[in-house]
Amino acid sequence: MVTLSEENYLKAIYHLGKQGSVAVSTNAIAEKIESKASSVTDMIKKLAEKDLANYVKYQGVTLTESGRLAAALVVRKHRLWEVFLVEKLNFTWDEVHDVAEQLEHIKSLKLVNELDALLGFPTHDPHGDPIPDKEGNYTLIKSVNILEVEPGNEGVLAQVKDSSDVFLRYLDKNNLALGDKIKVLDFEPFDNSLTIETSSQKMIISNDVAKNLYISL
Amino acid sequence: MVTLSEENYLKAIYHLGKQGSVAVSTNAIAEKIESKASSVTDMIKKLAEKDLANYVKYQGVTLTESGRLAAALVVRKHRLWEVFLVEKLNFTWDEVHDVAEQLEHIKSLKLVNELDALLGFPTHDPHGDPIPDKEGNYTLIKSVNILEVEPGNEGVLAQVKDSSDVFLRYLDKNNLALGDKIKVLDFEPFDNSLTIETSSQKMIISNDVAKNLYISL
DNA sequence: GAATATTTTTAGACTTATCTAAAAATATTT
DNA sequence: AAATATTTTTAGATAAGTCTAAAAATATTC
Repeated sequence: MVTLSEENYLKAIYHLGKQGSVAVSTNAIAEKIESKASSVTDMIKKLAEKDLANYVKYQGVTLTESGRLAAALVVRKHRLWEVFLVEKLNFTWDEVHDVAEQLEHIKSLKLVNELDALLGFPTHDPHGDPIPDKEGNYTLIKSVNILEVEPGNEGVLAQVKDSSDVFLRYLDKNNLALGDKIKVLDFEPFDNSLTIETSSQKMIISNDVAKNLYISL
Repeated sequence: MVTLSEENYLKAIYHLGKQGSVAVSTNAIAEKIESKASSVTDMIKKLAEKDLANYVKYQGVTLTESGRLAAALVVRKHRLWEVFLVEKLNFTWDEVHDVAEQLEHIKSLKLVNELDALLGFPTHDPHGDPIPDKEGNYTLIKSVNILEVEPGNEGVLAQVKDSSDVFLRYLDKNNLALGDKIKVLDFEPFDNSLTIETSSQKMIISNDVAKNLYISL
């Protein structure tokens, strides 16, 4: 049995270490989970004991195959619930995170898979993040950060990296949504801002905003 | 903040004490929650401290108004999730309990109320139990145990008291479902069994089964 | 490459929720 | 109503998960 706390650590390692392949440091996990390094060390030992993580003192941690699968299943549940909340329960994309954070720990294989079916087997959540399948696999969308696009080129907004309320509400307020066609017009070296054009408007976005927008060409 | 454990105790007191009005004994709670009397005493003190329960040493416990409301909200969530699982996710009525037991602790007012709307504001769960509204109120269906019905009379199966897998599967196997019209034909004093007739069959049910069937006339 | 800074681990303490065993209060029996 | 039985509470222990402070290991700087 994997506890709620263990699941949260597995998820943190999974996200920080690119699905668990890259070694993750104690401090990085502590920061992500908002706990202390000493707590992380304790938990990592427990995960290693359960064969969910590979741990060498002072060398950081990676996930084992079963750890990676357990983490992917939590992420799968999180993202499916996010889709459910937006599509079926009228949540906005900035409201879903906290609730999905609770729902991701519900244990029932039937529940996840039926939910998946109810939603029509979605491949991405409301923020454009991919939803792992039952085996923990997903196909990456080949999207690039909008700052790497040469002025003159265009693409479709495919993913947003920051999922905080403020950022998502900024996008709503400025009429930017996943799936929108965006053309990059100009990069301003003075403040690293970007001028972009959508079907409805021409606008300037700050570097802080641009860093979080990913488009597929 | 009410913890998961506290919610389970509130629910037990709510159910054992007829929505919290009747004093409930320590041992009764321990049995319901499958814990020990000493653990119950500890928890009751905590609930009293938080003004969720009224507690006098050796005299049992009742719920305060805020305790009653908190308990009713947990029950509301439990029963709404059960309806969701059966109506939207193809669960059978004997599969819902364990999952609903987890889902009932998810904290989000918006979630409960949107779920309620998605399901069309149901008044009863798949076992015929009433679903409390936002204020914790519900209207009782006036149903009677089938053993109290005089032979010759008939009614509609409105509620089943036992919600264990085995019992619910027994009903499925024998084609008995909520809403079925049932006529009581004969009571057998030797083993207290009952002969009943539905639209599809005539059958004998044991006293153990009859005790759990409630019909509205 | 020695000195300093940072990161990580260890040791010990705290909280929540649980338990067992013993003591205290209440209920039941004769 | 005294003796016995049952219920409830208290006292002290345990496990999970967290913390602070100090020690140990690794990284960085001069």
